[in-house]
Amino acid sequence: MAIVPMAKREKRITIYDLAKSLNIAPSSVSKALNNSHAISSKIKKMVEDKAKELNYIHNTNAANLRRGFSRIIGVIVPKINESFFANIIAGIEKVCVQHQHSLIICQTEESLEKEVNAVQTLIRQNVDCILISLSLETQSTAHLEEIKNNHIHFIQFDRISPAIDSYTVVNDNEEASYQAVVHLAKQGYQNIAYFGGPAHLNLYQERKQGYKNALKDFGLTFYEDFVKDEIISTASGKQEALHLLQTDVKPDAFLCTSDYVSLGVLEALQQLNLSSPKDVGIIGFANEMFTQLVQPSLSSVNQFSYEMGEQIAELYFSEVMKQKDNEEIKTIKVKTEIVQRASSSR
Amino acid sequence: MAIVPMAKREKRITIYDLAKSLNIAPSSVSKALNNSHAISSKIKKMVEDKAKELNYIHNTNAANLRRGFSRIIGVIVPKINESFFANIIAGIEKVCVQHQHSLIICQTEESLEKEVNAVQTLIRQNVDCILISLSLETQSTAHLEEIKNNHIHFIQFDRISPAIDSYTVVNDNEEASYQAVVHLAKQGYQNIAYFGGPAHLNLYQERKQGYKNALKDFGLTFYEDFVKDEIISTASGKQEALHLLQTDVKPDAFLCTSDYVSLGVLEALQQLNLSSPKDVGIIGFANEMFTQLVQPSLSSVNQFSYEMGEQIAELYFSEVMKQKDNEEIKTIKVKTEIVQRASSSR
DNA sequence: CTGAAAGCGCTTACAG
DNA sequence: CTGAAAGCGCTTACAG
Repeated sequence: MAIVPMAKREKRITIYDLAKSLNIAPSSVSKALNNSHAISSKIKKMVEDKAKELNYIHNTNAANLRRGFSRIIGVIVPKINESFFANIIAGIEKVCVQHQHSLIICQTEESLEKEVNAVQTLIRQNVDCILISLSLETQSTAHLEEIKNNHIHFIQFDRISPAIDSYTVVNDNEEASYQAVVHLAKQGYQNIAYFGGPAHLNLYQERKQGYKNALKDFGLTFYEDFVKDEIISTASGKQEALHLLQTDVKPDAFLCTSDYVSLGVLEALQQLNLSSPKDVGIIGFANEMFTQLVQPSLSSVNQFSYEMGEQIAELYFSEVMKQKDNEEIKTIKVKTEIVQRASSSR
Repeated sequence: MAIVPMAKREKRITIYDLAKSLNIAPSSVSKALNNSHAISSKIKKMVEDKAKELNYIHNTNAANLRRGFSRIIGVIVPKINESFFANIIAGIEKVCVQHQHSLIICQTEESLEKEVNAVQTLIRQNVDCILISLSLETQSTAHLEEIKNNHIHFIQFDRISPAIDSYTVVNDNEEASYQAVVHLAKQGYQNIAYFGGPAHLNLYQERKQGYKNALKDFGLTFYEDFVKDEIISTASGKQEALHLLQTDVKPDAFLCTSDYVSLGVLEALQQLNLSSPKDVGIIGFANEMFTQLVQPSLSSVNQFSYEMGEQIAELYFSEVMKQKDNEEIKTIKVKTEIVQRASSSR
């Protein structure tokens, strides 16, 4: 789409205007406004008063250009309106405001192409740091290298690529998944299926690994057929559950890596006149609002998304922003919690 | 909180570097990169190739400063992680990307103070336009005047103040509310209560008005006690419903201006051993995901939040951005739709 | 079509 | 402590 030209905005009051009306140098005005110690409190006061009087507003853009950094942080997520990501963004925003930073938000809608564009945009905007959770499509990391080449900090979260060195903030997915299986086993479920996402994503590999480890540790049978890697929607969850529940050896429980998938499994049960938790146990991931409202209520792994957002931003301000070169790679694991509800309680 | 100083980023390739390595003038490089017609295609090609070779990335910041506009749009919402707003932001983002604009997002958490700060931040960031939905606290508009004073466009949406002239994008709240009552009446409900939000907000005044008009038009009794203006949470919805349902003259239906409030009403019914839709009808606003999942499923007014986001952004690009002075004030009404579910079907 | 020069609004060495 | 000057990386009249 063509970029439409725009009328230039009317000019605002600048530090030159303040300087002129006070008969001092623009550089003194700048120092006064920046609370420099190399300026008398008398001038400071004068400038502040005049700034208020003339309704002066600082032009961050100009300052950024001169300073070489922007106090803007870019965030790239697959979907802004998925509650997991919306919560993360809200948490990030809260912490950024405390540090007087602004947030530019991009969504990839699970498309690599849009992700690459988003990275470009943010580099052009001179952001100081990029916080990114990869799209489902993303398997290459050239665009992430590009961030590094431009000397912009970046932190990966949730959906990360281990193929590129960076700070990361994630849940302990393997452990979370392990504990979910432990929970199901303790409730007496024996034949546990796993519905996960694309296996090229670290996140899902780890969850699958935790699932497998728990099966082994608890002496439960591992059925190759019970493990599905591309189940990420309610519809596919339902479809696959319908399929599995009508085979000879059927699962009596489902570990789903998304609450939406759990919902699909529940729909399948209803269609087959099976009941949860009696016939089939279900546990999902994310602790979405709706999990406590459906009948039966759905157990879930709480990922503490809002807190994850806060921790991502805090990691930036406490560590990433402060250092210069040779970054020592760090990973933060955000705790998870099994939220036991009706669907896995028998 | 103190702002921590930051190391200057290593320098990137600039148009001067490109110019030098090609032995042409920087201004020619600029024109080539901007696809100006005042430049030969030969130079254009040379520059493009060299830019790719040296990994040149345009510095939007510098260009903005010179051009006087930023192609950045600021969005201010009460809460990023409320699905209504998250959807709106997602819709806005989608359209902005199409027009090569970026989005800076601020949340007010329903606080006027944070809203004022957000406006300041966005003005300083040189955004071209501010899209804002007011906090519950906001009753003054001095900070909105400030936007105008700085010659920045702005559009109010959903929670707007009519006290200040601006473009607005809203649902037809009066009509939506009217239709919700019509729907309840047609289902045979006679004593309809209204649970709304703070009466200083336009939005809620209109919804209340639509409610009243419909009662009158359908010859239903208006009970002063059935109208409540500060019910905006599940908890308060439950509490107030418990109260009303235990008085002498009780409502047999509730029009709630939020699905969360509907949920509270439902909880009250369960506690009182009443059932919906048999004993009491319920309809809410926003068509939240969970409304179709609870038992009974909850009727709701679909506000088409994602589409609202798209329309807000499109209004900016098609109208607001293009004109210069004397804005002729325009309001866009986004359609709504009654989504009938179990809670109001008898 | 090409280029030299000025300027967007700041900040920051540097000199006094 | 104050100020003159340069410069951040672009774009845009203007001249040729």
